[in-house]
Amino acid sequence: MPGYSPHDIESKWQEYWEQNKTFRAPDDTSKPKLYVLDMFPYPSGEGLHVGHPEGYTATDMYSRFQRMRGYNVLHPMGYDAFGLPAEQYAIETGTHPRITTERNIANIRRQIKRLGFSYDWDREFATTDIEYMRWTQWIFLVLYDTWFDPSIEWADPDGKKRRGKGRPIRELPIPDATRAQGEDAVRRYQDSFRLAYQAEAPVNWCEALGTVLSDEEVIDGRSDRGGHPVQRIPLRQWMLRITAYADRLVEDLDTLRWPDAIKEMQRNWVGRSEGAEVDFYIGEPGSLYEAWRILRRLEGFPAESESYAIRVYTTRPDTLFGATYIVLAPEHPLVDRLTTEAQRAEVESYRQRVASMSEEDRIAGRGEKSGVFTGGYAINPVNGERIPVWIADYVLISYGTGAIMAVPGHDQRDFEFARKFHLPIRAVVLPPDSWLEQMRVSREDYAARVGELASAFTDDGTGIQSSNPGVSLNGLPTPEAKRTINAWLESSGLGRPAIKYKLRDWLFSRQRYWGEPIPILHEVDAEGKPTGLRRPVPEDRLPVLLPELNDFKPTGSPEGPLAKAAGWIWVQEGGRKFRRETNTMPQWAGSCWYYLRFCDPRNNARAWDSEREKYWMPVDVYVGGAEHAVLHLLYARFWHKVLFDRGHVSTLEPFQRLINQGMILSITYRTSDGRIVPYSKINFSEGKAAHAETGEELAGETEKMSKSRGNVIPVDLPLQQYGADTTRLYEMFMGPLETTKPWSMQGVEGISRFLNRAWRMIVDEEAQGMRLNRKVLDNVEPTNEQLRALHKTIQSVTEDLEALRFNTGISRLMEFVNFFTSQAARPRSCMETFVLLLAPFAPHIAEEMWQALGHTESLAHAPWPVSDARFTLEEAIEIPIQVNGKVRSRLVASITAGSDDLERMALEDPKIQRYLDGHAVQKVIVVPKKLINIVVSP
RNA sequence: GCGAAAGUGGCGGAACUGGCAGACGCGCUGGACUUAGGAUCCAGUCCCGCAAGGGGUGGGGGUUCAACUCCCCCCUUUCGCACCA
Repeated sequence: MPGYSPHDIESKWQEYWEQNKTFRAPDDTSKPKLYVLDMFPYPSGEGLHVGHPEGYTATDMYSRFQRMRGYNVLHPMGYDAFGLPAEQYAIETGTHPRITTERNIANIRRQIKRLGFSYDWDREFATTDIEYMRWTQWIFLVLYDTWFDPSIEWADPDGKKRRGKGRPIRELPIPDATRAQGEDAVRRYQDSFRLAYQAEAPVNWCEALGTVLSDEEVIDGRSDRGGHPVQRIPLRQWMLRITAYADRLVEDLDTLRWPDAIKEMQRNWVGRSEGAEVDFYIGEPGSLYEAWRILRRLEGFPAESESYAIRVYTTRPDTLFGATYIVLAPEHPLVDRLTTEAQRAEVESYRQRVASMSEEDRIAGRGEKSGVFTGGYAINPVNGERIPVWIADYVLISYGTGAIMAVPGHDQRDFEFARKFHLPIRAVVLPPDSWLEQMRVSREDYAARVGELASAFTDDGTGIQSSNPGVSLNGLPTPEAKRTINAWLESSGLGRPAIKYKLRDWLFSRQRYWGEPIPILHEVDAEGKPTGLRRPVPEDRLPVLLPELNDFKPTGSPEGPLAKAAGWIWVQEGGRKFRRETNTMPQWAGSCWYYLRFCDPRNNARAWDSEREKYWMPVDVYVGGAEHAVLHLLYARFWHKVLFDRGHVSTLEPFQRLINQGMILSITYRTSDGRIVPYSKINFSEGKAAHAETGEELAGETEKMSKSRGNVIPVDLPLQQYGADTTRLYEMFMGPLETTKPWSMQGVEGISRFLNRAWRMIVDEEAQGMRLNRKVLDNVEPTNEQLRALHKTIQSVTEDLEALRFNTGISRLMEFVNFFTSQAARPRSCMETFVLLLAPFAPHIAEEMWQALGHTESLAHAPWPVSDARFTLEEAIEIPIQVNGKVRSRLVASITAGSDDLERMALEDPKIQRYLDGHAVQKVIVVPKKLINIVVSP
């Protein structure tokens, strides 16, 4: 065999694995399972760059390692193939998205296969597969068939008591009054409770994309994909009631082994807050108001406020005495009623201005407060004071009740607003002295000067100027004041504790072609007009296929391009005529449950078999980019919980352990005048980069890979130059999996050298045929030193693989090779063990050397080496001796040496004696096997 | 502004629960082999200093016999959120 030839070896073994189905994961429940999953890639037309396979490399190494340790490893791969790019391409070129998608999948599959990943290719699928889409639609119907019962109690699989669960819609109690109105009324009632429902809501409409987007897909008022401007317009849309699951989505995070940052981001996104709802009577103090108060005291706080009261939400009910005005969102339904004739023109023009503003303008105008007085007043229920009602765009209709009580003394936004419009500012919480000092105001002056300070005090303090005949918060610390006022509000029927979320329901319909059709039929009357009643497509009629179209352009209307398929949209069923839903699902739909389908991907009768789901789930290790921290991971968890509630899955959470791989950066080289120089025009030598044409030395900067920077390194580049094993090793050697790190083509070179050295350590590269290196010997016993090196390597590589510390694992293997290449006699047993240790990292070269060592079977399922502590312990070790914390000498001692012996030896050490001369030894610290520190007087 | 993470040689990075800072790799320097070397092998490589020695993990302070590691203050970078009442 000549030298190490990666390309021959790699294609040989990739073929072998494929033919022998080496990595098929049998549904063999007698073995312990491990489910190792990569986040679903979207097959883009660009192909993969070196950053993409980082996570795949990690999961592959881990899977191969665990397979050798006896686990039945489920390690699948598939494609999230619906989505906008293929459709945009279709609009531009007329090529059907299915064609583009298939072409892109073929390319990404080729690249992934070239890296030698150990996927079970028998389980591969794409979300666009008709058989897969069928079950995506089925899950939509499960959501459609489910309502959330907030009060039901149940015990989770760990025996923990829970409240609130999704239940079949037929179990929804129907009020008698509704039932009396007949069948249609009952259906409408049910529709209003379903987890998948239609509602008229202000949505993010993106003109350029011709579709609406979810809140999660809008960033700074522009679309996540493409950066097009987004407007808020009211539209009738499909929504998923994710808010019903808000508490469980937050609570269950505690049970997951996920990065804290991601958990925190999910918590923030759900944005749970605790506070109170309070009603403010609209009108004048007087007998009507008094009558209302009495009624409220008798009947309590109603589920919805009367039309003559404003309901606000606040997290600081303890500051109610400081509420000096009310602000409604401009869209609030009570604005019309409250506006006086004198103010009407101004109010209307303000409302129109706000309505016509794009999301982006709204964000840009933030900071500078704007608003208009309605002319109307309401009464502060704690002190009977008549306070003005304003409208302002800093109050959002979509959060809380769309109305706030403004406490300018203790809320920064209200403070700025009050200052601008000269509204009264009242202190009701006394800040701690440290804050007062900072503001240069005394405790006594605070209440009088609160309006002149630089900012409002918004933290916890002590109640002041807060009492009425029924309740006093004076002197109470904020948490206690909250409890006290809440109790008073409840007993007087004026308010109640409430919990709100930033999370909104998930806007689920898209006006696009390349997505799963929503499997719903709309009833129409004789004239073909929708009646507002809907029917799900029966399960046995799924999937609803996409109609063939020649023109994929968005219609610019809420109907979407599917409305153009005249032959498709009308359906006759049981003598009645229906119109198909013409919206499609968002791209997230397919990736919400693919991990479940991988458990049983070829099932034609069900989405998955329960037994298989029970065996394989949950996903034990899930690796992917942090960009999915909120979107995909929150949506998938939501679906999973609904499926759990409906008895379709056995676990509360889908992904037990989550790891975010760090981004791989690249180096961008620029000339002194800032022009980018592509890699093809750079000479790398003497550690420097020089322009190939001008010879100018180029400055390199580490930056994100992007086409515009010309620094994208396609994965095919290192694959062609060095092969898969080197590429895989370098992907992991750069640094810890989770951190951001730059790719260096010079670094790859070093890895290639390592594999060559490993090869020569075992294989005779001079020989014609495949022969072992002559220094590899059968009939010698390893020396103690060799055994120690071997077992230390086994130990640390095993630990590193368990902890997914691939970079240090590779370092240990390098140390092994460095050591054994200096050994003239290399016992064959040591070489065999090394090959097994190398196998998860660089499987092709390992298989080839395994074969050279005389094995006829693949090592993919060979047992993983076990280290023996007898060999890793050294009999004698070197221990540093410090004097006052500085290393001054070393001694060699037996590991069994006791503290007293070590202390004596250290003090007798001639070098140490020099340092002790003239100083008194105060203390000697001996850490056996580690170090000795002698503390002396100065 | 709020929240989170991170700052270690020329570079990527090691250092498990406080115990020899810089493993491993890149780059660089010198040497060997060679017709040749962008192959391979050997030696060296944190900084200052000929040396003895001294200094050193973003900066400042602290705890400790001992701090990259723990505590306080500050600086910088990256990421996320951003009028959420």
